[in-house]
Amino acid sequence: MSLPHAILTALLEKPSSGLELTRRFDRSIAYFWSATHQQIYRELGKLEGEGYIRALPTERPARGQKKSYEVLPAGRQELARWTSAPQDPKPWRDALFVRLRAAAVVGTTGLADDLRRHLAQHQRQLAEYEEIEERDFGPGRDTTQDRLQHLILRAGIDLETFWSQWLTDALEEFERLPESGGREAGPERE
Amino acid sequence: MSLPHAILTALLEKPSSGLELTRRFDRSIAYFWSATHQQIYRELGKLEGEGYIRALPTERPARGQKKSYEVLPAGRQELARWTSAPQDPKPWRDALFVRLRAAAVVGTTGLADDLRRHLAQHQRQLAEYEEIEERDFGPGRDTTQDRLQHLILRAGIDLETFWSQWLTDALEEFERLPESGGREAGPERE
DNA sequence: CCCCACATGTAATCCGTTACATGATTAT
DNA sequence: ATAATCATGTAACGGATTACATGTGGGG
Repeated sequence: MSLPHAILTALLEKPSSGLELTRRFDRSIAYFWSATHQQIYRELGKLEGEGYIRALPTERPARGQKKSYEVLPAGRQELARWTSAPQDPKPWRDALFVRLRAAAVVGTTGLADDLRRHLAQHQRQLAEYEEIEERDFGPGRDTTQDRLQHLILRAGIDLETFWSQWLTDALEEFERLPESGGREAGPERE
Repeated sequence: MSLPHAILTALLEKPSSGLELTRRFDRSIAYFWSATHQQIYRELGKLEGEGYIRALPTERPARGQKKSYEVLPAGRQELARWTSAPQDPKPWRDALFVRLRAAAVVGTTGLADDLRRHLAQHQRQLAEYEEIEERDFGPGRDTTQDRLQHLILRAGIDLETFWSQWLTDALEEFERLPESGGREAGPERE
């Protein structure tokens, strides 16, 4: 249930139309919570129905016409409630590990190439984050908001660093492995 | 589309019934791809329909009767195909970062307590992984399968280490922050 | 005039989650 | 007998993804 709250946050930062929100998500929030324009329009409808946001009355609403939203007091209150309420962390899920486990049974053919591709992507993402850090969080940026957003960015940087390191290690390990086509059966250990 | 392939992998490791699969998932695969028994039964039905697995004919199938499955050649082939095919990494999504970003707008009240809770959980998980590493991947465990599964475990350890470190840093930062109730508006930077 | 980019949506499908239902086996 | 547990499912719902539909405004 994070998307509506991500939208409320974005709208509090700056009232926007659906497409503007989509673009702003792509530029910043999508780094930790991505959403397509379809999702966003649907949520905007719901949030309006629940009385958390309202369309700015300045523009007439119509299909193809821009429609901007702002957050109502009830929306801000709901966001504050959700932010402070305890939530358990979701267990991480990653298809790459499923593939690795599968490769232990059916063979590692072709996997190394894809690991290299992933490594390149994570390195690129890491470089992008570091660029943002230099540009947006240099000296003198020290408000509470700056510090919190910097914390999020640091998490991104550390995660991409983890991936780059782990994939490098994994590739090294792969080079020492016999490129087998898998095994038929064997004892299981869990 | 990882669940069916995780199931194929588990069944290749050892033919099992639905509930046995569920238990084995909980004990090992769920660390990187969790699934409930309902999901597993649904997927078993699909996989059987697609000709990737079949019920072992030894037991008559009926509600409440154990029914074991084994992987057919087509299933092994599909698993090998999927494992070697390129796949883009999914962007990470974490509600905690949404909450942090929201807190920058509506205030950090209550968040620190929950961060401490998360920290404790991640430290517990880290300890569990390290125990598994000592127990199952000591010296002398050196087959290809061991090495690949060890790589997965190392990823888990490194990720939990990241979380523990990041949450510690974040809590430290929180202590230096004025416990504000949020701000009304302000310039946005993305 | 026509095409394309902008903007807002609808529909279908899949996956995951939660709650519930039902049959078989075992212990008391 | 009956209650608890094992085992296999069904049903309903919600979020995410993908494909498609519709309308507006501007440039060539």
